[in-house]
Amino acid sequence: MMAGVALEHAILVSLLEQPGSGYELARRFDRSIGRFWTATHQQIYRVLKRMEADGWVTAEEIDQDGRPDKRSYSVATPGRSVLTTWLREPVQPESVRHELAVKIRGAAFDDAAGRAALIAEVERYRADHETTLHRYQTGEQRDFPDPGALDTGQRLRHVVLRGGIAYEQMVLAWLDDVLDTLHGLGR
Amino acid sequence: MMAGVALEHAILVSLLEQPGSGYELARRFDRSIGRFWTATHQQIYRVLKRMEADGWVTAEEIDQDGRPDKRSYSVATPGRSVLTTWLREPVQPESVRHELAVKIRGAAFDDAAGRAALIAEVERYRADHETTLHRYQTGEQRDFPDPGALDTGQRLRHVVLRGGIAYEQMVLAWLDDVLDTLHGLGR
DNA sequence: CTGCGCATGTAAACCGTTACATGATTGG
DNA sequence: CCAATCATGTAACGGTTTACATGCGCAG
Repeated sequence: MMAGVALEHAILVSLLEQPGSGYELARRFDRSIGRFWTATHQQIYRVLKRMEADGWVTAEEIDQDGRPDKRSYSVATPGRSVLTTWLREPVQPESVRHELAVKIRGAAFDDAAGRAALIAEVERYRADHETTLHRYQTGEQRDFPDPGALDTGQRLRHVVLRGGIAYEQMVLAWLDDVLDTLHGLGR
Repeated sequence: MMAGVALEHAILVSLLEQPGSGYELARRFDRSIGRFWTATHQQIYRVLKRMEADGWVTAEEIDQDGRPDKRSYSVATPGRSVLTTWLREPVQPESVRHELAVKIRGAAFDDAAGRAALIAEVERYRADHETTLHRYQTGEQRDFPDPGALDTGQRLRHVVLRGGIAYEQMVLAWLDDVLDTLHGLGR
């Protein structure tokens, strides 16, 4: 039990870094946190309610003029305990799902037209990852301009971002290898 | 719809590469295919039944002496159509879940003892990935000893394996960066 | 006056994990 | 004789995804 239950922990970390509403969390999951954890707003609202009921977070109603009211959540003491307990548990092996790898192996059972379509798709996919890499690199220059003068939280966020950059660079190099291989099949 | 429905496609590719029983598929998902798609035997049996009911695969009862009978599945024509249709659809962006990255950012909210526990955990995790890399490299030498003389299917399986190797190498380099960063916090 | 961003939800369908269950054969 | 491997399943639970729903304010 408590195996797949990890969105809670990602939310706790995000709220400790900065309190915020469900909507704000959903936007963070689309951006920064979404680099290593994805979640939709429906999931987030549901989990926030449960976490509030369990006393892990507290909500503060905030009236906004010109905008709908919102509920800003902060981590309460029990939530912090839950997080530190979880931090000391073993990391579960990642369960991988690489759709593109399945399609590449599947290309052995498709014809030349199918392989041409796959090449086009790999090129589009590659362009997406190039955009992501540039976004990460821009963010790195903006958020960590002076790597020598960072506090603990910044250093940890920076090393996670470097992981994202290394991942995207690896993916781009591999996709070039894939494209070479797919082109080489025609010859 | 038909978005998360992809275990079917991984099974179709695996059965086209080699027909086999549910049990055999489960073992492949623990090994070769499991590099980019994970599935348990329960999932596989459930999906195979549905695929057989839908006419995507056909089953052949095989009596074995000294072993339980088994049902060997092969891909039928409709299954092959389903696969080629899917192959030409856009690749969905991967939904990422990196528990370790969440824990690293969470370490900013834990004490020195918690960070020491995280370092130990990262080292254990690193050892696992090193084992995986060596397994991939051994498999590469066994299955692709002469990269100049490969057929289409082998070349495609090889480029997917090279992706796995590149991923593991990237992870190991990043984990070294993580360990340096975590050790640097104490100073 | 239309579309976008802010803000929060419900409902249904589906997927994935864990636990439990059965039974045969082979090797140590 | 005990453990491991082969072989196939059921049931329950929980997590994820998709579709649907509401309503305000602002900018073009």
